[in-house]
This record gives sequence, structure tokens and C-alpha cells, in this order.
Amino acid sequence: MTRRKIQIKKIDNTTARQVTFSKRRRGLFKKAQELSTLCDAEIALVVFSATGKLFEFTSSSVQQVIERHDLLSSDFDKLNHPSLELQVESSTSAALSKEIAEKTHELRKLMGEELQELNMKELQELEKLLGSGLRRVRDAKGSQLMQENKRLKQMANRQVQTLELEQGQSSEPIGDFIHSDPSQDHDCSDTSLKLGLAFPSGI
Amino acid sequence: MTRRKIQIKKIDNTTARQVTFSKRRRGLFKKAQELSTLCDAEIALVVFSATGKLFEFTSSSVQQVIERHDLLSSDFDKLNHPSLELQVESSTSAALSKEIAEKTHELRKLMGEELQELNMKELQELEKLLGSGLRRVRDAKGSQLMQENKRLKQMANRQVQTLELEQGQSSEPIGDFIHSDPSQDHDCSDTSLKLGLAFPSGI
DNA sequence: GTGTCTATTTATAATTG
DNA sequence: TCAATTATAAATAGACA
Repeated sequence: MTRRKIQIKKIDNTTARQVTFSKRRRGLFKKAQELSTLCDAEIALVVFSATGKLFEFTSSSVQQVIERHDLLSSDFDKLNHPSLELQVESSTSAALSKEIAEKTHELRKLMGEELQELNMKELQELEKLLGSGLRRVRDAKGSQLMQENKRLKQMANRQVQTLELEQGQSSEPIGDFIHSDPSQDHDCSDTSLKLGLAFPSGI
Repeated sequence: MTRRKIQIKKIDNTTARQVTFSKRRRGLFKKAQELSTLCDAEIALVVFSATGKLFEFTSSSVQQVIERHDLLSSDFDKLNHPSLELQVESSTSAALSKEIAEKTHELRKLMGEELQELNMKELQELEKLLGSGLRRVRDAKGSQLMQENKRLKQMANRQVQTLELEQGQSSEPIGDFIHSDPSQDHDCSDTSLKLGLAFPSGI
């Protein structure tokens, strides 16, 4: 914008384009900084160069990010173990689906509400939290279902042992009806599974 | 920046501040637009006024957002049912933990990589995807562990029935050793659990 | 809260080292 | 390629409607 007026269209010459990018990017960030200071505005500015390099500016103080991080963390905690005292219990498939639907809805509502107030950095924090939240959900479900399985196995063993006592048989082969490979799972309490849908249609 | 030079600090006068905000905001967005056009850069700019009003600019076309949305969707699909054909199998607790850790890592790596290229709108798409991905993971784990339970119950029943045949007993009471409440879970295939850590220490 | 005017300050395209 | 210079275009503070 000097020496000559330019048209606002992609600059063909690669070198000239890079030079202009560098200059104008600095100008843009300066303007963003000034606006946030002068008018007490919150600004998030992210720029990717054509070559993929990232530049960002955010007016939020680190403190604010941390505070929202903490807020989110505690919400995730509440969401992920609201019932630490609850133990595995028998119920119907519908109840499980309902439970999952409710928790999912809670989570999405929470995320939707929070998202409105998040800037770029905070979104990255949220991503991290989602990762840990997801893992915690997985761990929790894994623990609980595994305990369920463990209990089933114990009950099965106990029952079979009772029957055995009545007929005086050895309990030796019993382990195998649960384990296809006896060399694994020596304490009858572990069960693993592949992530992924076992049934294409889901629950 | 004319008539008089100003200091870059918060403008005290509310009216003046709002006027400046309006003018400079437009200038900033124009600069952002020009930079993205001239230099083929991707820019996401989000501004919240002091009163909480939101203004945003993003250089990504809706089409690009949709394309990335689709890309992410397929990645999530790959991540969430990479082994549709794999069935529940016995293994050790360590293997389960490892599997979960690997999947979590994959997910976070995927998110981390994608995040670099995401602008504000795309992050909101990602949030939606995370919600559905999370639900799918839950559904998948639910399906698989429930199938595991179902198989255990069936095997237990079969084994017990075999034993019963050997001693000529009725199979009638056998259902109860699995179900604490016989009125529920009538087909032996449903198991529900509360989300949340059953054990404070995890798996 | 907006729009226009205009004197100045800023930003920057082209040039030069 | 870059950094500094310079001449010009753009942005905008303050005033006013």
C-alpha cells in the first residue's frame, strides 16, 4: 500500500508473497494487540502460512486459561465419577443405553456451553481434557465390566465346585471352559477386548 | 492514529472506547481478509467485545470445513472400529491396559495432528465428532464386554448343564447363581453398570 | 450506538544496499 | 534472501451531524 496501490488478489511471485506475508502478518498481530488493549476485548488470532507454519495471538492471560482448565477439570471429574460409591449392579440393556445417553448428553451440553467461551488456547486445553476424560471413562467401564466378569467367573466356579463336591470330581478342567488359552488369565479376573464395534449395529 | 497520536492503553471513556472498538475491529477484519487473499494464508480471527459480543472471521471456505469434517469422520471411524471382525478374546489385564493406552494415544495423536490445521469453526466440528466418537467407543466397549459376559454365562450354563446331566439334576436353579435378581436380565445377555470408577485406583 | 470528514499517523510496496 | 529506506496508500482520532 504504497509506492503503488495493489489489487487484493493472490500475489503470484512466491518471494514477493512471502515478504508481504511477513510484513502484513506482523501488522495484523500488532493491530490485534492494540485493539485488545485499547478496548478491553478478548481476541484470538490464528494464522497459517501457505507453507503450513503457525502463528497465533490470544489476548487471554495464561491465568484465565488455567482457571478455565481447572473449571473444566472439576466438571469432568463430576461427570466421570459422579457415583464413586456405586457398585456394579444388574440391570437391563435399556438402562445401560439410557445411562450412556444421559452421560453423553451431559458431556456434550457441558462442552457446548463451555465452547462458547473458549478461545484457541482453551480449546487445546479442552482437547487434552477430552483425551483424559475419555481414558477415564474407558478405565471406569473396563474396571466395572471386568469386575462383573470376575464375579461371574467366581460364581460359576463356586457353583461348579459345589456340584463337584456333590459328585467328588476334580476341579482341574473347569478353568478351561472359561479360558480358551489356559496359559493366560491365570487368576480368572482379567478380560481383554479389542476396541471397536463387536456388533455393527451397536447396542 | 490521526489528529493526535494515542497511547496504547485501555480507553477510559466508554463511548469513545466503543467507537474505537467498532472502527478498529472493522479495520482488523479487513486486514485479515487481505492477508488471507494476498498470501493464501488460513486465518481464524475471533473477537469478543468487552460486553461479550462475538465477531469472527475465518478464511476457510465452508467447503474446506466440510471436507475436513469428512476426513475427521473417517479417521474416527478407522480409530473406533479398526477391527470390526475381531471378537472378544481372553488376555491379561496388562494387555487390556496396553490396548487402551494405544488407542488413547492414537486418538490424541490424531487430534493433536489435526488440531494444528484447525480453525475455530473446525474445532467446533471436532468437538461434535469427539462427542460421537466418545459415544461410539462407549457403545463398542459396552457391546463387547456384554458379549463377553454373555459368553461366560452361556459357557457356565453349558458346563453346569453337562455336570447336571451326569448327575440327572434339573437345570432350573442354575440361572440364579448368575442373577442376584431373577426378575431382571431374563435372557442372560444384558449387563449394565454405572459410569464412574468402581475402584478409586482404576484397573 | 452510526456515518462522514479530514488531518495525521501508520502500514507497507517498491526500491536499494 | 534479507534489512533498511522511502514514497505513497490506508487507517483512524477527533469532531461533528
